Amino acid sequence: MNTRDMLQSQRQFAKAIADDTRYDIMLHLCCVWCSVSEVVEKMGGKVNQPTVSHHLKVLEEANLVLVRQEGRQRFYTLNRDHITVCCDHLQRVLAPEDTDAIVPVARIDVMKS
Amino acid sequence: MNTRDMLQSQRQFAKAIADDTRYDIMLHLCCVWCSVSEVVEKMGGKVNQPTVSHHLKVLEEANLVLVRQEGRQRFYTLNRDHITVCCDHLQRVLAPEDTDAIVPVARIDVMKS
DNA sequence: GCATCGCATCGATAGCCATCGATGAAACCA
DNA sequence: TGGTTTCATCGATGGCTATCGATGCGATGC
Repeated sequence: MNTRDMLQSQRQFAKAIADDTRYDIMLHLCCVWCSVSEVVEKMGGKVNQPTVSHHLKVLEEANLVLVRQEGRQRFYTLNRDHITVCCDHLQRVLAPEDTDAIVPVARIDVMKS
Repeated sequence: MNTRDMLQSQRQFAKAIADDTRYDIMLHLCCVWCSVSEVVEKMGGKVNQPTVSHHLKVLEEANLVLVRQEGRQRFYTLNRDHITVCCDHLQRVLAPEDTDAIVPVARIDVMKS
């Protein structure tokens, strides 16, 4: 994955987890496959089906969930690998351990001049 | 840090990095101390000073920056430690490596029944 | 063929928040 | 003391988006 795609993934990941409802949905999809109606049920009446579908679409576009169609049902689960990649990147960019080896993004243009 | 505080930190962290402008500001504050006017300058005319002040306040409330007052100036830098904690927690909750040892939040109520 | 189920999509709405000009406040200087 | 710098705060505004009822559509059952 190149830098441009990584930045795009990063932004989508950040926006995805920023919404409380969507974050809850993600927790419910961790390590388990759920149909849409199951997710709605797990949300305990907090939101309706169209809202859940909307958030699942956002998560799918961000590559944060895996989807499996089965008859009339669609099963979703968290895409753990991609989440790991995003978390790692976030930590590398915002909290680099070795400040000598890693050049902060903010300093690149300083170095150019 | 207890679970409740961790969740609170998590939400604030997510919302903080979700905004593009705020994310840019964070990049500029990585591994370096900057005054407010310096940050405004680094943003290259994209936003004005009140906006930068607003975002710095949000970041401060989320404990994502450290602040140092010096005369009329306020210097900010990223709070690397807290960012690391948030990233780690995010990864533990959404992408646990050992699914046997860690119980997904979504499964707790299933186990109760 | 018809009813039902599971889910996506549409259109409308309300609430949140990023942004900015104006202003205030504190520190510093002449 | 008056002016300047630095930054926070206020009030207003526009734009984005979460939410929901209604509807569409394919799959399934009778």
